[in-house]
Amino acid sequence: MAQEMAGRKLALILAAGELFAETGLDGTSVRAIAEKVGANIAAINYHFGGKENLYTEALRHVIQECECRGARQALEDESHFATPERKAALLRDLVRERFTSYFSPSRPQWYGRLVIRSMLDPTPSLETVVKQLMFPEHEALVQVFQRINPALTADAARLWAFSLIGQIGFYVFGESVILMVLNTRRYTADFMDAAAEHVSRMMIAAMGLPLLAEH
Amino acid sequence: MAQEMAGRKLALILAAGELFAETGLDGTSVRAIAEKVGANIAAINYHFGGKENLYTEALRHVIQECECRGARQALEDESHFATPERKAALLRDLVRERFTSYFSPSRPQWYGRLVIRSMLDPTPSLETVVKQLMFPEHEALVQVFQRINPALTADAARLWAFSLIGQIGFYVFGESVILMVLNTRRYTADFMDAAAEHVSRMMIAAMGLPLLAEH
DNA sequence: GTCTATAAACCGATAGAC
DNA sequence: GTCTATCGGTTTATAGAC
Repeated sequence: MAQEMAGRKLALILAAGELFAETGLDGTSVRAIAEKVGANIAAINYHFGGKENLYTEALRHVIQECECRGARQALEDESHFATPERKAALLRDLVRERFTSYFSPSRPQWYGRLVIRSMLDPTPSLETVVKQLMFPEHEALVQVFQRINPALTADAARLWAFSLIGQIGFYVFGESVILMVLNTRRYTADFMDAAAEHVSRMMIAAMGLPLLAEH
Repeated sequence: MAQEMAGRKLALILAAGELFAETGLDGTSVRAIAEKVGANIAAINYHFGGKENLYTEALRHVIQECECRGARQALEDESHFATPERKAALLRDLVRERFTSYFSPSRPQWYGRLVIRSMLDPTPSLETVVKQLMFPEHEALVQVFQRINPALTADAARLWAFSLIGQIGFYVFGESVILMVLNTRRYTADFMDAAAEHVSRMMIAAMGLPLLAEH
């Protein structure tokens, strides 16, 4: 965990993560990382044993920070699936959780970009990170969709999970183009709220669940 | 257009595009590109004047090849919006068009990756390509959603367009992780058909349109 | 643990012969 | 138009002093 990590090491991980997210693994030099925290080039190799290992540590940090526990918690409480209204509220909350996990103003904006990049350029370490951290989360989400609609096969429920994740991912990787279309300089909180509401409303309606009044 | 392009130049563009899609602009050396087509390193600078220009040409080529005209064509024929059934069929066809545009087996698999990468790492040239080629397509899609549901504001219709594009984009950038979850080596045609059908069914249902029998 | 200095390799771009 | 050779700059990683 981050708590027992030395301050210098964590500072390197955060600086590296931001630069890796911005310009990629190949586009980021260890010199730039060291310079960003006022450290030495050799310190990176001393602490992490190389650029690639530092990249892995940064990715692991981000995925741990962005962990969404909502689906797993929901599966432990039957009452979430008692009525169509409860199911709709659960779906809305799961969508909101994922949006805030990557777009909350209190959260570094580069977290999402690093995750997208790790999928686009999978390093050998991605497999470990995915299986340890992303897999359980994803499987819980699939099971939630099956509990919401028991007629769904596991494969069909997986496509619902992909739809949810994909729509959020678009606002990460497509940011530059979306901002050009919107003719804005950066995402506003209002826009992201509207996007999250659109996604949850769409999935609730497509699931045949009732739209919530307090939406 | 590609027709009047010299064979050697086009070969360089295609080889460069594939490598850029695979390992990114920074991760691809002009040496590797030249080697892939049996050409010389200097030829790239002679024909394109630098690595970045070649990248722009490759991106332009892909976006032209992947152009989806369905939305613009639909707007020219009122009958597509005559009945809820016609609207649903139109929505299904637009989803299918975009899926086949990037996932048809007859199409290079790297096209989508290059598009995603261009959004994630916007070069100065992206703005030109986006405004010339992607903008009209996107605006037509937004108008189609407004014609399908006249109650939608332009902003709301835009979110529907983002949902459509985002879900397709996920199967591009998330391929490595999706294949790990599915425990497969590559996408099958059946899986992509199921994914496209899921997306179109979900959006049709969420729009309050009737599901089609021949789906 | 942190630094300097440097090794060894690679990069993009270009000059100039053909 | 295509080639070889090379320049000047950058990269990661490391050896060794402190």
